[in-house]
Amino acid sequence: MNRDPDLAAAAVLLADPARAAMLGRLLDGRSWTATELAKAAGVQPSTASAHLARLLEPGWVAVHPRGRFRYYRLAQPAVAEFLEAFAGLAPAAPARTPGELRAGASLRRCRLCYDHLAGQVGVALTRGLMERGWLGSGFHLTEAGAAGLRAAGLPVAEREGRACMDWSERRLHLAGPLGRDLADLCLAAAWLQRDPKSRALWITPLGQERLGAGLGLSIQS
Amino acid sequence: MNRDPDLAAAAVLLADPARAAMLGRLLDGRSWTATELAKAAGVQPSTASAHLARLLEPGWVAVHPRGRFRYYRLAQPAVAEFLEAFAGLAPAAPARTPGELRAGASLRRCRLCYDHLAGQVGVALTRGLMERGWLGSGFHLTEAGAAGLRAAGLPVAEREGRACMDWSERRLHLAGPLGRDLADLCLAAAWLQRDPKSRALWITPLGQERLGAGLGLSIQS
DNA sequence: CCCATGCTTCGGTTTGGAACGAAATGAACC
DNA sequence: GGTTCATTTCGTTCCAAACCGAAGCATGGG
Repeated sequence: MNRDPDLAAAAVLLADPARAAMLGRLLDGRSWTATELAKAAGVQPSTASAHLARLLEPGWVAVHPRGRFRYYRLAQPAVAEFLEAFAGLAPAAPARTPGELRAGASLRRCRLCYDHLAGQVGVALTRGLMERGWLGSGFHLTEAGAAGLRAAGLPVAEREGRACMDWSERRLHLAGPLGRDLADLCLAAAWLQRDPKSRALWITPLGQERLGAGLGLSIQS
Repeated sequence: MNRDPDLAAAAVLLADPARAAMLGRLLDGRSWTATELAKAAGVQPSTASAHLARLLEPGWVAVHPRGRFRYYRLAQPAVAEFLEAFAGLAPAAPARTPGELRAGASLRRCRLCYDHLAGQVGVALTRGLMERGWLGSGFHLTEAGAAGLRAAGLPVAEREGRACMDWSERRLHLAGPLGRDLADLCLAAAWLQRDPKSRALWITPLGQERLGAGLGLSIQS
């Protein structure tokens, strides 16, 4: 009679605007202090503390104390991927100001989904890798793919990937260890650059050239 | 600052036990009357009516009146797939009675995810099709796949499929028009049989033989 | 050693919404 | 036409939980 997992219990955690805002802030994979998250959610630190405790209990977020700061982060990539997937069903953005519109557009173009690339760029990259036969149907890197990426300037250490659903594109894209490696390398090589205020990523001129040359991605800036 | 879609607004709909129970009941793709859903949720019809109105407004469910009955169903496959994906993050089943345990086990083995197969059988079927090269990496049926399925007794009309995430197996499985066709054919041919009380599916002896012979699935009953 | 800072715990207030029952609506059946 | 049944609307009650401010622990710096 009952379905197996308790949907409602999990949804309650997301159903509060303050908690949702804090989770959204954590979605870039970084760690944040409780006060920063309180500010992001627009509530007092004491309120935020209660929310974080609730997220901590079922293991959605993890905390590591560093001195008098307590840094919170998403506990597992699965949480981030789930939140991304959830966003796909959520009602369309009620973007009001031009600034919000711009922010939404850049998120849709390229962003971090916890630790790997998502948005148009993430999906295009995944498709490019598949079309070249570099990525197998199980989202693992083929021999040719490992060689090809090395030649393109992305010497990934991991071969194993997973699929992750993109809310803006409604397409699968590359996640897992391989996806994380790829994103790390793109950031380290300054092909992509983080927006310090959000989890959006900007494509540098260098990145535009290299991604186009090595992987055949044509990305209008 | 804000992430694009309003996560909290959508999650609120799921966050109520009664609404979650009704959605769970609708997850088998069938239509149910308001009273049946009220009973499934353990609330009075008047309460259920209010909940259904809330689910109706953003288009999660649809209603078609038939005489004095009003049949509710999930409005789109996307809602069902989203709920299935959500279940993957929800806390593990608090199964109490042996009956609940059995029910959970049969759901994990084989069930309808709105209109296509999920659970161990759904995942195994998808993997089997992929290993034979019948299913391309984009989850579309290849020429060989169309011929092979016809030979196996499953003359699907659709070729286009999509990936859907399975909460119990944490693997992708086949959805979309092709997935629906496949499930319909298996049910029509009495290879699989619906549990009238839930969305679990039972593998008939005939189905066990044919799925094994035609598709190489070895499924312990 | 004392103070500033980050964070949590505690008490008290407030409110959104989930619940029910009663009554209204509308279709179907006799 | 009256009765029955499915469903919705309305009015009311009630509780969970979200919030804040004050107080209590920490840690780190001066």
